[in-house]
Amino acid sequence: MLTPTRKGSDYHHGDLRHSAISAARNLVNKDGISSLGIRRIADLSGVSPAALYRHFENLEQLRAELAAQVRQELGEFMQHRRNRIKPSANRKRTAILKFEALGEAYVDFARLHPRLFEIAFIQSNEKPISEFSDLAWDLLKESLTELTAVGFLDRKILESAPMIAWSSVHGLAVLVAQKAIAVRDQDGALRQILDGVQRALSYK
Amino acid sequence: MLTPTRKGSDYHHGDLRHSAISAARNLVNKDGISSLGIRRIADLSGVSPAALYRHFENLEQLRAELAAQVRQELGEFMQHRRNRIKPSANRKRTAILKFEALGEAYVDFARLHPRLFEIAFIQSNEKPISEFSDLAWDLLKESLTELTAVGFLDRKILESAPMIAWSSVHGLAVLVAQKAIAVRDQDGALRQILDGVQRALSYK
DNA sequence: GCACAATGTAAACAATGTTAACACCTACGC
DNA sequence: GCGTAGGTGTTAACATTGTTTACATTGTGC
Repeated sequence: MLTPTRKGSDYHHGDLRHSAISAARNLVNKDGISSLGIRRIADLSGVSPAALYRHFENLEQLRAELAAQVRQELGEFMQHRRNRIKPSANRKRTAILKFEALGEAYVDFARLHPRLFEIAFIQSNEKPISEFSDLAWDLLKESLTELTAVGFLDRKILESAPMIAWSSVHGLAVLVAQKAIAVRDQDGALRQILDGVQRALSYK
Repeated sequence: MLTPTRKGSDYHHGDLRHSAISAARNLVNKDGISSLGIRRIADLSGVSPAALYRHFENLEQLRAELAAQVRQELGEFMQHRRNRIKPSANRKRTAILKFEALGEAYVDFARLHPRLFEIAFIQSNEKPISEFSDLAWDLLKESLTELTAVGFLDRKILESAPMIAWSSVHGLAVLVAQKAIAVRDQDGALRQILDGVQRALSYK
């Protein structure tokens, strides 16, 4: 975070924009959202507070950009986990495993980076999650579509399915990030929730 | 919120503690959590900022007490909704309706009072929800126990059941409070989530 | 009726986000 | 090459926060 690719004098930082967001990430990750301040970010970036206003409208916008970056990270984390599932002859089984890998990754991210997870889903703009968390949402939709294709999921409710699945797992992830659930209970809870989602979305 | 039961002079407020929390409630309810400030609360209570420190350690503690009060309100709201379910000859059906009434009330509260719902579940103390939201948690446990008694719910997973149910509905409620789900989708989503929870907890 | 505890006020403090006026550096037109 | 314009930094101020300290007022128990 300390001045990457700087040339010549050190009056100009070189890449303050990225450095600032990176510093913000470290701050939140270590000490929580309330520790996020313009002056602290400026210090960590080796720059005066006012300099940040050349790159961000205000603190809120900086926070929002950090949140967007974290949501992207979350999506990539989920993608990576899903890609570890090896395709087998049993296409239905494979599809289910991939779906579950996404859910597990979602909750794992909340457990591994609770503060980042929290900041990622603070929003004041009232946007639907489908737009709010692009990558993760697309991965989920893709997975549910695949489940439909292999005949596991009821085609009639495919449209509403992502919202159901997201809500159910999101609730657990939020509580995990808040450490409101004992670690030893988390795995079992997730498994039952994923089970419930699948049953709710299956043919009856 | 303006000075209840005041007698004689007006140097002493009379019931500043309650007045302050009531003012805080109004502030959050109208303009969101970020509008919650010592000075604003003092103004609304007709008192100087420093006076509040006779009744609260700091702003954070005041906020925490407001949050606790809102969680209590939520619990009473759920209780009231559940009590509207008339017992019928079909005990199993009645138990299911009561369970669903609790879930509906939870999400309705989040829809009706989004800002209050949000502040209610901000916690830094890492307490499990079972202690964090006493009344609502007890109602849920009671409902699930009843479902077990009528033979609908698998007794083997009764212990973990409340956490599953809470998580699933909580996720939806959080997103509803954030207005991240279109209103027209909320009812259907809730119904499917409750359906999934019941299936996950039933005998297989 | 008097002392003491409870509860209020006013004024200061440090720390915050933000802005305005100024300084420096880089890059591009001539 | 040179100079100038624009991008990027600094310093100093500002208003607004939460909080504390010293003092004022009121209610209460002996």
